[in-house]
Amino acid sequence: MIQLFSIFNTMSLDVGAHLRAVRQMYGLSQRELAKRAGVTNGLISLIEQNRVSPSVSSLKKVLDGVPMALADFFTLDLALQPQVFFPKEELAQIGTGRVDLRLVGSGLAKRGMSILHELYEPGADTGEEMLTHGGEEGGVVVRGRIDLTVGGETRTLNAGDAYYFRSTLPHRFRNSSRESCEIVSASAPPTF
Amino acid sequence: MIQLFSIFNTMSLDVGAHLRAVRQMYGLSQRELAKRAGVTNGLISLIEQNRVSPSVSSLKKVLDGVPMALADFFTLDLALQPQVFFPKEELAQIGTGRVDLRLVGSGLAKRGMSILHELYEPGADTGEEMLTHGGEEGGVVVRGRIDLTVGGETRTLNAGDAYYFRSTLPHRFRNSSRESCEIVSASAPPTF
DNA sequence: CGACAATGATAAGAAAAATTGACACTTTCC
DNA sequence: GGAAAGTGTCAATTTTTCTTATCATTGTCG
Repeated sequence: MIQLFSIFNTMSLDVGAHLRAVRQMYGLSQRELAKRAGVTNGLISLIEQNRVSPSVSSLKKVLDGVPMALADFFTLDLALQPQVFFPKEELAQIGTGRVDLRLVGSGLAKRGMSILHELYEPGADTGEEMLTHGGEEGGVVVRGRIDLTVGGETRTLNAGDAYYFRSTLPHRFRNSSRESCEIVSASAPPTF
Repeated sequence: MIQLFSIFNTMSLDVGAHLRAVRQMYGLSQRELAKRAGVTNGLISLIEQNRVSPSVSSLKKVLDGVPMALADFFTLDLALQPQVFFPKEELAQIGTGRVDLRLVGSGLAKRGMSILHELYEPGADTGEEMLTHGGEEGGVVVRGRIDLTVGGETRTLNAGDAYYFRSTLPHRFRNSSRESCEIVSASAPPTF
């Protein structure tokens, strides 16, 4: 009796789709993974189509080729995969006034750093009171010109110039030019 | 070809022993679990002996009978199972002087309360300065007699008597009798 | 274009898992 | 004691998984 395996047999765990997702996540072809795992590509094809329910030992062998532990395989929630690509519209706008700050990945649960896309309009200024906070930060001027003061020393950075300093040092960004200035920066640990 | 399944095929995951442990943890017989899971007892026997490596769908069915999720099954670390039985010798001695305190489960990672086996020698006294700490505590006098002062009121408790109060109330234990007194107490959140 | 390599899918047979229906053993209960 | 119902195991059979070998499709390179 030929019977197609209902996806719902495994109740809310689609092993096939799951394996396929994992495999593609690692950029492997069925054959490539098969070779590493010591199984045949056919098996992987069948598993991914949910036409068989692999034995635990088979699944183990396959995952060893990735490599990935069984526990991780069953624990991994594909829906919870951290987002990788962030369309412009999805960047969280956190700036005020003439300084426009857009945070990359504001929705991520845990971030090791804050990456910002910053836009300083002509005259924009982070304020005479210097900024100080923990960690380190750095960035690159993408467009325009900016006056950056760090620890008493001021420099004018042009497009292509970059900076990196410990955030405990008092610092200030000011756009004294007549065109807007665009910067991409990062700070760790995350400020926002 | 008859071949016994090496436990090491599944590399550090002994599915059979694991299933058996889970089943016994829930107090189920092979047949009982089989009936709930909609499989045969034979299968469970074979799986537990590692004479077959169950298909994921089979294992899923079996675990549904427990019930337990696949992810939990593979994640569960049997070694980390909290200890249930504590031989007398394993109780941590934390008392001083004439008061002997022995803590149940001092090795447990997380405890919701402290359970103590207390022994007050004749004349033993927790001190004139009243004890105060957070949470609640209670206990039963198992042997002997003890004078317990709580919130200004003093009572003499004999074997079989018990107490329960909020630990914020100042309290004091004193054994004014000529025989030692034995108490089993509990406090939550754990003091020790 | 045409040869070539790589991809995923598939039918049929080999191998392993799962069921059936026993068996031996222990516990419970009258 | 002895029936009755419980336990886990096991050989034989059925069912499913897995391999082998092939196919169709796609993309690459000369």
